[in-house]
Amino acid sequence: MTTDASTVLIIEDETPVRRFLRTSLTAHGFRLLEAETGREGLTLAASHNPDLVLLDLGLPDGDGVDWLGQLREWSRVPVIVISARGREDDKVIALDAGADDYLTKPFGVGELLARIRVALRHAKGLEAPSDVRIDLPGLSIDLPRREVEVDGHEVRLTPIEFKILVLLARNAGKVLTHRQILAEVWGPSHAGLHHNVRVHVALLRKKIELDPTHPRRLMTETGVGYRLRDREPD
Amino acid sequence: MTTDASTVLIIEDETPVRRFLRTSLTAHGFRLLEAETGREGLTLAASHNPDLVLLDLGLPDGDGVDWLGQLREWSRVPVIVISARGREDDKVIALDAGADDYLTKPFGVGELLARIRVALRHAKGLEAPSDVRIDLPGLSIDLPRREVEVDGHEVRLTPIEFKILVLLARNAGKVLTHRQILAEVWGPSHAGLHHNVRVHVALLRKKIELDPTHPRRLMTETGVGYRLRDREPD
DNA sequence: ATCGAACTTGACGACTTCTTGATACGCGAT
DNA sequence: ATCGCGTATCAAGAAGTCGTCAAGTTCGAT
Repeated sequence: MTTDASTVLIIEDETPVRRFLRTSLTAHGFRLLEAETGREGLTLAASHNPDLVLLDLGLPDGDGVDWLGQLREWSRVPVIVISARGREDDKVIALDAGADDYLTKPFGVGELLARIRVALRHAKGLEAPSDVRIDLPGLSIDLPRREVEVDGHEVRLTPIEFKILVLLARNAGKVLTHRQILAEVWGPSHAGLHHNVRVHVALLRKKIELDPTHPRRLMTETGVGYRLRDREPD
Repeated sequence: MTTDASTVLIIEDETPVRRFLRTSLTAHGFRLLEAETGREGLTLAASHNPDLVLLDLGLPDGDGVDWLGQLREWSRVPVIVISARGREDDKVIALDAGADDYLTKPFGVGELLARIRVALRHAKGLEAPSDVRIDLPGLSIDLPRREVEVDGHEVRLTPIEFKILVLLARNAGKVLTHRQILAEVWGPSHAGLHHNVRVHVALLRKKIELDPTHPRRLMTETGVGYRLRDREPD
């Protein structure tokens, strides 16, 4: 297997910076995709599935962290944030939003390349099921579009319902405990929200089950958690 | 299973820096290991298997990059290098030697913690998929799916039954005492629950034995406890 | 300010799982 | 045989879990 050139998506509005990055990266054998806005960047990310994203925070169409958040809803591609903002808070926010690294302008090409190598090294280990969509019997999810189809027709899900469904679908067949669902959907600091999971699962079932009183997809494992079937029952 | 505190190994010779890190990290719920030399650090890493390593480059017994190289020969634990050297070359060398991140002193605690979170996030993905299933003659258990198959057909187990079976299966062939089963399944504070083990073993047998009155898998060791056969009897 | 969608919270019945105690069984020692 | 010990079985009730509804809250859009 030849080690194909990795594709890097640059999301950066300032033309000189972009040109500089383009020159440096192509010279080192990377294939490039370029976007000037967050929206454009997300679209490219969805369509071309790059191996790495370089994201500038100061974009014309909104804060880069917000775009990062959106990207992270469906993609685990390594993201290195490049920013003129050097404040510690900026870094913490971006890193917690899902960035894998944070470089403050100005930076050296050597360091950038080294950090790209680190990020790619990580990604290789993950061998992420680069999932733009998830397909299960009678159920398909388009992550970037946030669209869910059940038996052919589309279904509208609220943010929480969508998160729960994606989490279960990504682990289709496995049982996810209440604790896991809480942690992933509501974040690390969850107090007495146990009950919430049940309520939202019930709402979700109303939308994805033909007969919510007799679920055939989203099964409950009493005393443990929930499981989304990855194959038809016998 | 509670999400245990992560253990961080600090390899740093300067006492004040170490103390500073110790205070910051323990305050945020990390367990700590500390070493003043590279050799000591490697030993600790080998014996305690930390979740993350903070490595200073200026160590008394040789360059930190060399120690990093040695560590990388057998471990993939995330390593964040902390160094006073801010030169680009230093960063590139350390990152290419296997470091996952590089922080230049002085740095803020917030950024350090954020970068630790990033590193731990990465590590979680590539944890060794150890023992996802247990196979014994006529009996197979899929842990993440929580599925149990007996002679081909699936069997539904309650949480306690599942716990007991997994415990016995993990120690197939060995005898587990009542006390051990109680401790593992019901937790440390178990009073007069001795009888419970019997009841639940009986229930379990109904589900995994063809003839529960003459067990062929889940054997009673009178006066001691129970044992799950790891091979067919002759 | 008003409205609506989404989320949270509490209450209740239905259901599953667990515990408990009574009783029966098997087997070796007397 | 009979006793005693550890074990197995059963059924009833206790405890816990789940699904559902309805009322309340938050938040952004109008």
